[in-house]
Amino acid sequence: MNKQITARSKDYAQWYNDLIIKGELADYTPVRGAMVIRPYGYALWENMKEVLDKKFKETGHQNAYFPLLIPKSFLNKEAEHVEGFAKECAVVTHYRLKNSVERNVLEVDPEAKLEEELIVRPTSETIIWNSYKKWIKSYRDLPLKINQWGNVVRWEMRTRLFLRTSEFLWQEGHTAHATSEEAIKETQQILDVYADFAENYMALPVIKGVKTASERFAGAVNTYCIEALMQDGKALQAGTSHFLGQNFAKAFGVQFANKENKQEYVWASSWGVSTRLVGGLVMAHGDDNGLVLPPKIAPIQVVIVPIYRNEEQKESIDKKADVWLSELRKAGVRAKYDDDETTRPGWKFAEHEKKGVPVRLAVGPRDIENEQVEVSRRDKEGKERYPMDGLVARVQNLLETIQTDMFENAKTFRDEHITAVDDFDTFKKVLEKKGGFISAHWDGTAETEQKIKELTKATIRCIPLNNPQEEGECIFSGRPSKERVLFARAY
RNA sequence: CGGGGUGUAGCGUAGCCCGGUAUCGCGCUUGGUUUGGGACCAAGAGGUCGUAGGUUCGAAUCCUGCCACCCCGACCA
Repeated sequence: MNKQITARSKDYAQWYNDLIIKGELADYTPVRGAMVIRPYGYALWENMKEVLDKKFKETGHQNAYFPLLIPKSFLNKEAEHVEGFAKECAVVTHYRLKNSVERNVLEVDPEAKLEEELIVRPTSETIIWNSYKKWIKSYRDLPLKINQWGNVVRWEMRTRLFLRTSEFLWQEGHTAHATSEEAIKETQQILDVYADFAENYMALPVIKGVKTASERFAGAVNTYCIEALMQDGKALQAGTSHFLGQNFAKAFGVQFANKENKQEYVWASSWGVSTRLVGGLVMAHGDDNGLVLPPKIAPIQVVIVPIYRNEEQKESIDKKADVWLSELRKAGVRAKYDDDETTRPGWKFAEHEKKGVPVRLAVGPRDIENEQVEVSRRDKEGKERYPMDGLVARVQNLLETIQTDMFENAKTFRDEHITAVDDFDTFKKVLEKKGGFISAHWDGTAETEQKIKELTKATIRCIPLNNPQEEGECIFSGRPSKERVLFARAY
């Protein structure tokens, strides 16, 4: 039924890279760990952005833009934050190059050394809180809810297309509130936005939860996350939303006068999703023929491929296609008529499969004669024929069906890969043979978490929200525990 | 940063062990026939063999250094 036959049996990393490169989402670059997002990949990202941006605005956020370069001293203001990011920052030390005449090379001008080095933002908390200090004086200035679309640079040791590139695109929201409750509510609201987006647009089932202390964002009091499962059984953190407490407010001295005219530190949240989501999409849905994109965010939702032997036939197909195309577009469907005369139908079929186009309509002389169209959906094998009459409505319907089927399919896989385990031997076996999430008791200590990580490479992905409380013994230490947490190997 | 691997035409590769001036496929160009699952025939174009040096009459091949990329680990969205 499903085309996902050997996707996980092959070399997974190779399969993943092939999908991205042959699917024309991205390319490698001469810069270590960076990537070029190609037009098709960028169109996909733009569709994702558009949906998220609308949701942010609906929930009262505004967009703004802050600088790429941050004075080094800013990073230093929040102790844990430095700790977390210092190891992976690109640093600007000079502002000029000069042409060395004698050696005929362009070199850094030693005369142009910056007094204070600048770092290329790995995240923007510090530069944003520097502004918030100026903007927030009174409770009337709160809440302040700002989102930024931009790029950040993290000099990761090991990179992987989309999942961990040294430069990536993302959105980062930064909010300030008068009360702790309100900031926490904001943090949770955004988590819901992320989960809704992942499940209903990307067809990617996620588990909402909170991170353990050791997996928490550097500088956060609490980190909420959505965790997804990939086809090779590894987990992917798909988005995070942090409750920052008053940490950044204190570090940057952001106080406001409350209604009683007393000075208080503001409460904060920050949250983000990145182009990593594209990687998650590829790994969660792709098969051996290429990408499989969910209709709601696919750059091309429907492609029409003409099949003809002569000009006369082509013209009659053109006529039909023009009508469908305008009807589809009127109905809000992103449709393409692939009438490229330099490639043949079989080529086009394969091409659009690689690119994950959800629905393909093929029309040839036989179809014209029978008043029907050959329809094939990317997420399932096989072809059907639809009558030309009422075609657009049926195609729209099919797109919705594909969207929900893709989600259900991924959810079934995910649910089958959550295994409750009560002893460490089984834990290791399940991890090795089956993969996926393991639901197990944990004694709540960082030491145990660390030991398990060292022994198995599995980390605690999250403590699910609304987790049922249940007495038990820690899988590793045997100490008492009152709830299960989710372990997995992760990207 | 540690371990492994790979660099040969736009892409994928053979040749390397055992030294004699580079193979094949895809793509590209031109012409023709084709077009319901990556067409076929014919003719063509395209190369500082990653880079620097060494050995040699002669190096893609042997030796040394360097660089880049991929994979695995540590780190992370």
